[in-house]
Amino acid sequence: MAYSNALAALADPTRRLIFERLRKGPRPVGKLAAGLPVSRPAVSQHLKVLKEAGLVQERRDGARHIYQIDPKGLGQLRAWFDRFWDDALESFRAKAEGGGENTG
Amino acid sequence: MAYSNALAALADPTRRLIFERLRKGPRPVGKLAAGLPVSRPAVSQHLKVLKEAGLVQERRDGARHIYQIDPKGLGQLRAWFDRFWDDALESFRAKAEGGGENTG
DNA sequence: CAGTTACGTAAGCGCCTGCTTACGGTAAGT
DNA sequence: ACTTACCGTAAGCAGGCGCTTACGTAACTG
Repeated sequence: MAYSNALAALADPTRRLIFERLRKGPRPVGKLAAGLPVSRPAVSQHLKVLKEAGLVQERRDGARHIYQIDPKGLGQLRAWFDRFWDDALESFRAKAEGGGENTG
Repeated sequence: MAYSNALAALADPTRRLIFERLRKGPRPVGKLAAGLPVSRPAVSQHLKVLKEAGLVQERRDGARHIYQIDPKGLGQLRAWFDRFWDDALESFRAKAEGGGENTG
């Protein structure tokens, strides 16, 4: 259940800000922290969470740590979402037509 | 930013359990609480959060409160996700071809 | 080697959150 | 009217989370 951690990671507003900044491309920690309403160490901690959730990747460029979005984690999350979406719609359709109790 | 609350709501594991149970169709509170590792009042509180996040709808059937997934909230969340996914992929492609700094 | 830049981590703290128990209110059955 | 079923809410509490400050480390510069 990788999407579990990913979902929890994206629940935090600050973490979403960081993640959305990463959407436009790779960034070092300092660049990410600049302009954000929290300190740089806080950003580091958030990046650690995002990394462990499989949402971002880390790369080294000298003294700088470059972070970028991990398409794999994002893909898993999206896959879970799509499946959920399909199931829910199917359930609605079944309700609209026959209407009745399901398995569960 | 409706998806903000929705994301926060789905971050909690118990809330996800409830939400996934709802995926198969409408359920009263008691049915939802049965089998879950928490008490029924806890489920009620979770349902309130899900409702305020636009993820579920409430309906009355006599003394029972029937809950079901709100396709609108789920759709908004999915839309945000899709957009994010597309942007991220585009960024990757741009990186792979030209490679360079972007606006930000 | 000394100084600066860039970053992660540890420690500590306030706040928010999820849980339980207890209670009140509405609907159905007799 | 009494009882039972079903549910939401209030109060209170333990635990987790995010933030800051302080510190240690690696890399680049001169």
